[in-house]
Amino acid sequence: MNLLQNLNEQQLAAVTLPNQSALILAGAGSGKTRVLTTRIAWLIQTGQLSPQSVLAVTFTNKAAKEMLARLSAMLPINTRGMWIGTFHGLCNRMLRAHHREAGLPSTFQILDSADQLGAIKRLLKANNIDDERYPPRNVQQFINGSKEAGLRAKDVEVNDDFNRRFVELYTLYDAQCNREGVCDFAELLLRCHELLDRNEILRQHYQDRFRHILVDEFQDTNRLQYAWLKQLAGGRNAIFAVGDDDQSIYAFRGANVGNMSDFEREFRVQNLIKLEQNYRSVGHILNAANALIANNARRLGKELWTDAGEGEPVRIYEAQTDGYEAAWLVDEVKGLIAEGRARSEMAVLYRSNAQSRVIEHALFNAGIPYRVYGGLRFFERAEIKHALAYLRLIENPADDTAFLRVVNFPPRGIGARTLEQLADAARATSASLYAAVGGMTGKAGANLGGFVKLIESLRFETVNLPLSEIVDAAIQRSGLIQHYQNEKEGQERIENLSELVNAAAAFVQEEGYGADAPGTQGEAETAIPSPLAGFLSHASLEAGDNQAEAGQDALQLMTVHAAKGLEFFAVFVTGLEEGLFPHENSLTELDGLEEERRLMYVAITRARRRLYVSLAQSRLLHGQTRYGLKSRFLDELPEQAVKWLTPRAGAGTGGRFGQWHDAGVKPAASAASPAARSQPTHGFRIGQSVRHSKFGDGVVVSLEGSGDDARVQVNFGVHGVKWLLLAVAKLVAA
DNA sequence: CTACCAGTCCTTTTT
DNA sequence: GGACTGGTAG
Repeated sequence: MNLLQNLNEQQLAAVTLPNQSALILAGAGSGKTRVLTTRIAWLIQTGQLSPQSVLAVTFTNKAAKEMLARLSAMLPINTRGMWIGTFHGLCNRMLRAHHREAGLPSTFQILDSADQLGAIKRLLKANNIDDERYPPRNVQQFINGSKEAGLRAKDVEVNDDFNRRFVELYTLYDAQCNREGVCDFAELLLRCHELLDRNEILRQHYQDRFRHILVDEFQDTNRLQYAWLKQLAGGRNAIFAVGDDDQSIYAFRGANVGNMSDFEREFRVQNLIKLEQNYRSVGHILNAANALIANNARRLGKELWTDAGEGEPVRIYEAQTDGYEAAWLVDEVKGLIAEGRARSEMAVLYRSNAQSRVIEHALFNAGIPYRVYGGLRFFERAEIKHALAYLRLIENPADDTAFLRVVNFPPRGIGARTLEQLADAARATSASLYAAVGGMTGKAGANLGGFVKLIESLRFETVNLPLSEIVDAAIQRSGLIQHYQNEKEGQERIENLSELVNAAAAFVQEEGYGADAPGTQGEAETAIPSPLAGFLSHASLEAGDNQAEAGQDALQLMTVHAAKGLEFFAVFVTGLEEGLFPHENSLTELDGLEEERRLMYVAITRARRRLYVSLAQSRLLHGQTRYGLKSRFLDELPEQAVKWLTPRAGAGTGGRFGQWHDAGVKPAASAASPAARSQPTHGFRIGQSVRHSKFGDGVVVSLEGSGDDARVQVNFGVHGVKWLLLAVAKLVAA
């Protein structure tokens, strides 16, 4: 089989580059994953590299799996044992293999974000910290932010007392984690980096081994991840980085696009290849995307093109309310379905999750099946986390987070008072809660003792059982199943728990436990964790799909963030209003507006053939009606590429209401009626578009007074919200 | 220990 | 609007 068949010139060049560092600027829909996997396959097939010498890193498990699957299809090799995975997954693997050198117990557990937050709340309480002044979420952000910058508490700069407290909390938090034998996500990376930093033998070993390092979605790497990559490259191995600065939408969680230019400079990258031919969208859609993103100042520069023809223009629709917007959307979806399009080929995108409600309501009433992405994932469900907590205590009794989660669940007469005493006892001897149980007396002590006995017996009696039977024993003997049987809504939870048993069985199968171990040498491969330990890592690192169950052909609803990497025949981008998209909070952030624009760029480039963009003049937000201006992003789309389905916003003559084009399109019954909100006063009414000589276009937000005192409050978007005296201000209807 | 109510907050999110 | 938290009553 010829790997290089059907690659375009740039793709071919990227795949067959010499073994040197390279930066591949891969535009949306330009065949990025294909290039990445073909590159690996080509290096191996041509004998330049053995599978063991490859390190390929992604952000999501989904991307890693896809890469492995494609690679297996291209080459007759066993990909098991290859170092292809997520940053966190690979770091976990290294830390498990070298836990002693990393200062971790062999049974260390991984805290997910929710666990981490719980641990921080516990820490604040134990130290009598005012959680109003130091909100747990902020502490969490501070700690993670510091770790992702590669800083331990001692390395963080202290400016003032407030900041000093955060640093103290960071120190205490790390101490707590060490005591309990747990690592949060950022800790996996930082620990691994420190391990390689301090241990020259290990560093040399891995540098000798990984002759070629490939990174997906490089624009999303944070500073620590880049530092880790540099460490493994060690000034001699090549890094093949693929990314798109225009699709960097995760700066808010630490991604540093600057890594791209740093990489270019620090690795003296000779090979910069741009993949600009797009195989996904028609011309008008790409023209819209190109024109929009051209408004960003800091770009590496790239322009998408296609030979697929112009296609249909981007359709823009302005509705009076969010209810009407949803009603129109339902109509269009119905039309597409009538044309024979599958519902799953269409997506509705929005900036924030709250926007889905109105749309779901309209879809539900219209009887259109839909699926919302972004809910709770399998391993995040409460009953699953409870079951996992029992399993974690079997592995690591010092895990206080797990202990507290289930010590009284199902209820066994252990209340808050008892637990406070236990916490005091544990603190006095700096022991774990589990270990401190022995010192407790009376009825409370007996109840606690019963719990410990339960865990102990689970541990000893399941020691040689297959994983799925261990899980089954845990959910049975803990009383979880029985507890949910007595609960009204418990049936689904019981189903999920038995699904966990299945997941355990599937995990053993997929990971090949019991079968021959991966036949490669090297420290990391010899240290295979127990199935239970492996499963617990798996549960923390891969929380499962965050989507409703598949099956039915359903319309896809999701945030723009969640849509990254996906594509659809038709895409609806909704809520194009100032304050919403771009989001108002982004305007105060450094580079915030540009990130919002990149987000819009991502949204546009999801569409293959048809793209709809919509906005509503008013929308119910946080329980009250808000009147937004049309998003500036609409003005940035080129005239030739778009087609307004309604009179162009802001360009109409004499008011925007009255001659509406959506007769026949009615919002769902519960949506706010436009007639109910505006009371004409002085010719102005709430929701009306107006123009001011100095502030430009705006929308009337509220009215006050009468006669000479009459004032209107107008939202001028970028110029802010202003009160204007009608007798003085030169305000005209726009 | 559970049940209920009032008060608060509210962008995006993978690992 | 609604999800979540903290407090109090039963």
